[in-house]
Amino acid sequence: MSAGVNLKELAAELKLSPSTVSRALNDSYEISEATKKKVISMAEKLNYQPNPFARSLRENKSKTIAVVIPERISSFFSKVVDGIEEITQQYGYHLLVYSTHEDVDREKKIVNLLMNGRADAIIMSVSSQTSDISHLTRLHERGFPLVFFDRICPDIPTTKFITNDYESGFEGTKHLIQQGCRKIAFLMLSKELSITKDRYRGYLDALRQAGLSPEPQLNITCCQEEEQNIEDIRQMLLSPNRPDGILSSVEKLALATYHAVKRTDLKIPQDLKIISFFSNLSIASLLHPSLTTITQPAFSIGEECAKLLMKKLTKPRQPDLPNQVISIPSKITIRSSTIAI
Amino acid sequence: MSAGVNLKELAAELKLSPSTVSRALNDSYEISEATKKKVISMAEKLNYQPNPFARSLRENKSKTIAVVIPERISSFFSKVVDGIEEITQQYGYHLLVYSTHEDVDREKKIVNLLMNGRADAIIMSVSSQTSDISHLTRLHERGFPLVFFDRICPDIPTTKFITNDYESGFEGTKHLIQQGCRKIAFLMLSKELSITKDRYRGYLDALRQAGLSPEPQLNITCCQEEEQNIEDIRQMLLSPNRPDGILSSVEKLALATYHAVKRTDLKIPQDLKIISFFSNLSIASLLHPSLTTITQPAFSIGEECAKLLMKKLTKPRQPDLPNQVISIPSKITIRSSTIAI
DNA sequence: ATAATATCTGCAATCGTTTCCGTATTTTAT
DNA sequence: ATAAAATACGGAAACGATTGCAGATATTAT
Repeated sequence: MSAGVNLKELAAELKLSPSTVSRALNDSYEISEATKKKVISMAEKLNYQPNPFARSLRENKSKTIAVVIPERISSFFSKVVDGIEEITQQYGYHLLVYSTHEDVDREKKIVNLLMNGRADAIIMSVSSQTSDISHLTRLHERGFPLVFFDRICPDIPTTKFITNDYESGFEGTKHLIQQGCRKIAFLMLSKELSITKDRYRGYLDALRQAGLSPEPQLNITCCQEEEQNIEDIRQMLLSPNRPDGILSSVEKLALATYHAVKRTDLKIPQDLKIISFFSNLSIASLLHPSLTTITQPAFSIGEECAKLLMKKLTKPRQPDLPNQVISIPSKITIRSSTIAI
Repeated sequence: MSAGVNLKELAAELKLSPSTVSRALNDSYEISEATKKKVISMAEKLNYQPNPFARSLRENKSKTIAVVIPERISSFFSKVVDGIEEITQQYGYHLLVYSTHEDVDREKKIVNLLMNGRADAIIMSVSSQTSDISHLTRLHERGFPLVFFDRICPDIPTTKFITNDYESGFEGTKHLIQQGCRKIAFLMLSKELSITKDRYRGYLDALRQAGLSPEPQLNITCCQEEEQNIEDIRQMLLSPNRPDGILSSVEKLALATYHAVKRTDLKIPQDLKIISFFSNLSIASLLHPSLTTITQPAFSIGEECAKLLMKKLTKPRQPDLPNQVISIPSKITIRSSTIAI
């Protein structure tokens, strides 16, 4: 199939033993410079490519990282994966990318498949459905290197990378209040999610600090159907108790809100102000009116995950991944959607 | 590392030989039902997971497909990969995903890395810089299964999946003409790209049919810097010879156009109509005004690529991938950006 | 009763590397 | 001059699975 020669054939061609050739190619001190040169040039001439599986079998590592994300069509997750690839590629590592489609059953299948060692580590963000995390604890307890980002499992003692969710939720809400909002809704993906909880705490504290009280009917949990989300939001906007501000903790719900508003007589920002966690900056400024955003450092998060793993996997005797949460701050960009009139 | 037992240990536990256990697990006719049952239940109990590298080494296949795309932050490519994953995952295949970032040098590195057999096949869309395709012909000549989609290499005799680029370019242009446009600009990624050529032919033929003549200064080729693209488009819009219609053959240039228009006094669709190849439908209808789109069947394209490959790779003696171009039609959705006033 | 066949299982080679040994030759030390 | 150490290489075992071949037992046929 793949036409190249193998080590034995290369050795035969050179009239050397496979072990010598292997050592020469791996720049072993046991081999003279002269033969190293010969071996290398012949290897190039015959286009020798070491078989990755033989090597993986022998070395018990695959030079592969698995990345598990909830969805691919998302500028946030795409940028994180770009950041991961930027680093891992420098180390010659490959990336297996899996999407759970926000489905915890698929997540479990994927994680269980990965237990056989096909990848040397996993970088993941859990699905919005994930509440039972036994598949993940099992993985971690077996000593499998596991790093979380964004949607993390706080109970699993490993390294997690997030943005400053609490502060961002707090500041975002505070901004709405400063712009005159008094009834602020909170849009989320799922109550179970770590990011939801942290951002919600920030939201609550900001309300409290301003002497406002949270109202349960101003919390909307997202479902998988975009149309359903739009309708749910529209219903809220049409209710007598409608909000005058919205903090969306997810990009897709901000878009759903714009759709919902189009179906009402309300105007942003006159009747309703909105701020959202949002990664697609080019789009944010094109929305009408342009959207005030909390931008997570997606690319950096990916890079940091990968840097940590590369250190652990490529240096000889590294300690376990420390149990800590590393936060990289988001940036709030104020645009028209929250301007006080 | 990964705690599981291996075949030998499992066999020892069962007081059987590794070969019997292997056969039992692979449901060989040579093994009695009784022992099969025993083996399987013990395998589950000890959580036996076959080592993928040992198996790959032996069988000379990896159950892995490599997907090479020009960029990750793109709803089109994300959907294609989703489509691929939908199929491959049913067959137990894994996906290595690489982004070239529209850089032909990175593309070459990736392709060369893949030649060692880490993946059983490649599904790819070439970078906008790719004109020398020697790295790809070499791969194909070695018998490596290779499938192209969207941005294809016409000269490599393998199967390619595209949308009806010519017709879509033709129909899109015709639509603009019907809405009253007389000076229609064409926005593209690179002149070398197969999709550019086909869509451009459609554009030219539609102009010709309407008795309009193409003007070279109304063609804009995209660069990698978004800001530069916006400025280039703005310059065109400010020129005395400015277009009254735009056919954008790429999503990102439609967005750049919206940005550029915001920096002028022009109004869409009054002063300028625009239609674009575009995959992010949710965004298209939120743009202001909403964007008339030519939507490629991204998910289906991914599925079809994967179905073809799965057939070739999992059935015993399959022929080579036939040299043909399979076209799956796009769909034009008319929105406000091309409405005649 | 003996041969032939069917049924089940084990031995050992194989895939392509890496690496622990061992060994032959050369260099350095005493 | 002889021992010790350094240098350069080859042989063979491993990694963990699959599978051709052969052997053992049980069943059936003659």
